[in-house]
Amino acid sequence: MAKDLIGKQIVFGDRRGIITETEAYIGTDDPACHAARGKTPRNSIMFGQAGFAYVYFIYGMYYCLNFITEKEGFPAAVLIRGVIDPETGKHYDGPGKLCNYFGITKEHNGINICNSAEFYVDDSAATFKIDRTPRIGIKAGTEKLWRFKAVTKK
DNA sequence: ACCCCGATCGTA
DNA sequence: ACGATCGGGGTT
Repeated sequence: MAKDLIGKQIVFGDRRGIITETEAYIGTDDPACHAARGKTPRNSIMFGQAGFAYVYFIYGMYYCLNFITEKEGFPAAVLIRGVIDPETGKHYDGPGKLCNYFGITKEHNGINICNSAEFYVDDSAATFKIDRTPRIGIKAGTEKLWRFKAVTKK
């Protein structure tokens, strides 16, 4: 799912962003996953249905946007790490920066992006060559190649 | 109630 | 390489 989201377009109000970079966080056995130590108020959305937004506050000043994947009860999410504004071609690289661009905050945690007219992922997709590397900004779980990044247009 | 630290980012 | 900045969550 993390790989499939590359090239798709996030629509949030009047802003759009082509997804260029993602990371996967999968289940309670993934030490880098917020759900690794069980369900808490913060990560509870990860334990619900796929297709919901998981937004959390980090480092005292940033928000990060994820989309929930997998079946209900199995916590997994895709972190969105980079987008391009299709209007201007401007890159927003980094999960905190792209949330600032969209205006995404903790208020948007738990939104069902499958039935919202304001916040959804457009299925039309640009095709990219995709680099696969270890996830960054984490201390455990770096052996998995769960970071996906668009490199050049095919 | 306390304390450590984080799926970050800008500046040096 | 490091500081800013603060809520979450594990521990007491």
